[in-house]
Amino acid sequence: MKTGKPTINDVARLAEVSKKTVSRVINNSPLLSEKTRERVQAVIEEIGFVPSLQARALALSRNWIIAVIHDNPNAQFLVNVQHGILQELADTEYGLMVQPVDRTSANLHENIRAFLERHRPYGLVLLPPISEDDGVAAICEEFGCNYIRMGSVKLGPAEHTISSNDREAVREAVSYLISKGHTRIGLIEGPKGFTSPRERRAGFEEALTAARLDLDPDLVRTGHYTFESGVEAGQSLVDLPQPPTAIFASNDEMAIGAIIAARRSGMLIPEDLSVVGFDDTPLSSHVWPTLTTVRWPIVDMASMAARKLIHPEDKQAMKKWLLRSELIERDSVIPPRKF
Amino acid sequence: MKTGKPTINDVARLAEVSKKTVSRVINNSPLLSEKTRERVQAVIEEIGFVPSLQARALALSRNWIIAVIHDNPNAQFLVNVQHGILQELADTEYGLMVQPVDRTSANLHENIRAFLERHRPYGLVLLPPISEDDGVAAICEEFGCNYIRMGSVKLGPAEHTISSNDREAVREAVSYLISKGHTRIGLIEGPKGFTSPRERRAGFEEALTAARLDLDPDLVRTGHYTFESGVEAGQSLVDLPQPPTAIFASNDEMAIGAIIAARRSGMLIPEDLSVVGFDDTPLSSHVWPTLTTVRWPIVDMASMAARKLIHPEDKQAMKKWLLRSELIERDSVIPPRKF
DNA sequence: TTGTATGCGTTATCAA
DNA sequence: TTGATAACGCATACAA
Repeated sequence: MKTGKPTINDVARLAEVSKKTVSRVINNSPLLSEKTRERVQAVIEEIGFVPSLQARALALSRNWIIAVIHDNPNAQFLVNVQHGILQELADTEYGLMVQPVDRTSANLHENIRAFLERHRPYGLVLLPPISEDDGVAAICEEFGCNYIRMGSVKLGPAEHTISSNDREAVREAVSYLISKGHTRIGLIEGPKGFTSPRERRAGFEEALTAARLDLDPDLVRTGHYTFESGVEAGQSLVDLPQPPTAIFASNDEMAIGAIIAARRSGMLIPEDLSVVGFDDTPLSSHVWPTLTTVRWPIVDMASMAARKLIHPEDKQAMKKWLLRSELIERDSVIPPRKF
Repeated sequence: MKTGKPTINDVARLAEVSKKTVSRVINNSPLLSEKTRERVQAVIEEIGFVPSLQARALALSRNWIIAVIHDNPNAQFLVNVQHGILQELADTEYGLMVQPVDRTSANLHENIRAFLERHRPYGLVLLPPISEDDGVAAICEEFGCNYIRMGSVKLGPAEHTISSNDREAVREAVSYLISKGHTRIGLIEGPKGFTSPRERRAGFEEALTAARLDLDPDLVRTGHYTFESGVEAGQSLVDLPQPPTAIFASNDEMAIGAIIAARRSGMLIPEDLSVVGFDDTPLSSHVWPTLTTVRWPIVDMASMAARKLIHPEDKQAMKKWLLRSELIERDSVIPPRKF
């Protein structure tokens, strides 16, 4: 089972120092004479010594692993998060683990606890909606495992949070619809009980209020962030005796579902119905007409999360907890016909 | 740094045996009296002993990790693979790592080598196109790291391969188009130099040959498995003086791109143009009309890959290397107008 | 069938 | 500023 690779003992012998001194060198300890450090460093490079992560893991009871914990079925979202984290992890020794969990399970906390005990990751990136669970954050604290909660609102102290400004972004998007002349605007919101749908709805209402428009409860539908639920909600809205002239959907999938439903009912998009989504998934520029939407900076959020986990000394990064979403204007919004 | 958790020593002391005996129990060694095993097992359960993966990793120089190595930008594909592997890993101690690589990099092999040295995963799942690189497989052999190559054709011996029957599946799909009366069938193939596009093209040609139809080179376009390339290729096909009455695209994204292009040119789908894709991504049932396509059993393939990695004693699984694709009939295919 | 002694490659303690 | 020695928690060779 010997790997044949040089170990800290080889370095110590060749540099004629103790292994503890070598350990100090590879850990950048300040208690070290420059001369010794240089001699040891020279040997390290000469024989190509690389510290064993397994041995360090045993000694420190913590692995060189960043883990993503999630209960989120959206493929593009997940891959974007992974991509963002991996960008930051490139050229480091850290690796990325992915651990899905079931938020509806009675064993949720127990399962996360078991994962932490088993793999002892260096840090955790908690994705919504799991990130909104204070119990999970408490478990991380208990284990002394670093963690970042990702969400649409500030979840706990800045050093443990990375967030987008969903409410404000949606307010701008809906204000944009209003500025185009729309006054009957439908809302397809996300599932109840989660933060991001609530924030996005709040932004929707704020935009109406700012324009002195009333929220018509008949124009609000609840979906599950899925294409199918978007179709259903959209169908229900366009079937109204007096359908809306525009719809804001809480994510792109539902927006595209609504477009399909409207078209099935013989409507032209955007002539008969303007639609705005949220996310800016690749899909949104692939549909026809291309979808006006809010760009959710999820890749950057994930990068920033990883940066905070592995560079706690970067005080500037530790303080930053907000990345802004912005409206992307494409072809799915025009003024209403009667305007 | 003590974790406070019970260790193998605690078990040994309480059960009044040596730690080696405990080690035998947790490793299911046959050299053990039933009485001893039961007594030790009882203590293990009583004090809730869980072996430390870090300590085992150091002793065995191998981690309880299955890693996916890939250079594949497709989100749905990646998440499906991860999902399949995680299905098999659930209720085991194994975790999942994800490691993207750059197949065009001169350091590709060096990078994979570094990853193996660092994290010492128990097994690797190699995704196409990386899986087609014999050098990568050789590196795995060299490190004694188990691996499965996933692809559209048998890559090496059965115990290291899991494959789909792309060629046969495409042959059936195109034969289906022919059976509907289509004789001018366009092909949007995937990028040159990879196996899956080549196999799918071979299936296309076999179907034509079987029906005594000639392959018209003017009806063949090459894309990059992206939506945009599908739009471009589709546009180029429908702009022909005598456009095809049907198109087979080597994946769903390009198929949907072709549909968009055709519609932009005023064609009705499927009335003026039938389209068949490949993959059966969720997207394919979300577009309008819903897309007739070939279901690629990627989740099952990934599950099977993980099973082979962590259950080498399952001889039946080790022998199985083929999972079949099947045609999913939806709404994007009808007979041609003139038929 | 069981135990002893040692190895795996690092970090931590505490003394020098 | 350095080093000897002991963890860390398990597995293995070899002996009994």
